[in-house]
Amino acid sequence: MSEGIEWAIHCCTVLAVLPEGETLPAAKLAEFHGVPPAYLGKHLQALSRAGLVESIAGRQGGFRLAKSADEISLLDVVQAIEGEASAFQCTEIRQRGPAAVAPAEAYLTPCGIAAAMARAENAWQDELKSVSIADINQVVMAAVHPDQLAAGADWLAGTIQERSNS
Amino acid sequence: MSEGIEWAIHCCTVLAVLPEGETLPAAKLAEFHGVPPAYLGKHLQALSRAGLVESIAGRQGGFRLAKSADEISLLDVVQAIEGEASAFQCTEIRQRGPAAVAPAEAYLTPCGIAAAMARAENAWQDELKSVSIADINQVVMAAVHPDQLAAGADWLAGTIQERSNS
DNA sequence: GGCTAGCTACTCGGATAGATGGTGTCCGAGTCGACGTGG
DNA sequence: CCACGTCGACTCGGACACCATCTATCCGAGTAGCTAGCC
Repeated sequence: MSEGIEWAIHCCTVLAVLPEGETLPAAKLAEFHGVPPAYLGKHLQALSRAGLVESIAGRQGGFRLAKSADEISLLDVVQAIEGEASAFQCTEIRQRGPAAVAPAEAYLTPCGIAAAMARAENAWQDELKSVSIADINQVVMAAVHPDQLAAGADWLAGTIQERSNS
Repeated sequence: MSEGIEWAIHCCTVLAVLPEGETLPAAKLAEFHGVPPAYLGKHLQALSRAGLVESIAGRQGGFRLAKSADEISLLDVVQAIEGEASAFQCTEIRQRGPAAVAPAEAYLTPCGIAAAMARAENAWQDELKSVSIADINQVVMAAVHPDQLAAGADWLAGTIQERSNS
């Protein structure tokens, strides 16, 4: 699974605690997380295309959440980055080789293997669908060391201040 | 997800209906499924290393299941091919960047995002763990067209006969 | 006839190229805010 | 003092290289069975 997913989720959690109306550019998000700015921008574009974040161009521009944090599930983010295609792709190899006889009528029922894999993937998706960015933030707030939380909040406040001053 | 997983599972279902003591070489399995023989062999080696199938060298050699078909789950096959590493790898980017302060003590609790992803992956694994090769074969037997089933059985019987004659 | 040695053919197994997708970077189009100027 | 035009700087967005992994292939090591010769 792509590493960008972790970046994208973390970015959403940061954008979620942004003051109403404020915005944060990709470069600042990259600096906060210590990742390559340009590449992170690429993933943010994917989130934008999926309608999870809004992009504001020009000076004082940047990204902000397009929906409420509790309306964005982890599955939304994952699918925005990785695409909605299922991981397991059945190529119907049962229809190939010497044992394949009746092309059309014999294969009306779906491949049992594909069905089992689909059930597993649905279970995975259901689990991700049940967790929102807001939930993640709540867990992080409760679990992380207070100093850590304060450092993040300070940096964020300082960055916003700095941008509004320029 | 690798395409070889589909091949590997199909191969296991074929090996499961092999008469006791018989064996089937990779080339025949590839012919049956209409896939490249050498590449399929590579995946069968992975199954062998994982202890799911036994490999017999030399003339009249080939592959056969190392366990009973109901003791081999889809998860076993998937992990044999893809490796046991989880799809989502947390790189702890929360510990990077300007907001990271206390390296050791602040991060005792696991990352909330990684935890959520792990729960989802566990749900996926549990689903795959609950389905065995024997289950798959049972579903396929019931769902597939009788002609198809007969064609496969005939081909298999013919191949075994051919090999024992040579 | 029975046994043994050698041989042949067939099997897996790992080492070796090629293609596809993720990773990383760059520069251009567009936009907002600030500034200076004129009314 | 206010409105407008210009400028500048900053933002996203897509187009361009690079690299790792999956895909595909080949040839060599090893083994089982057959065959021929010998006792």
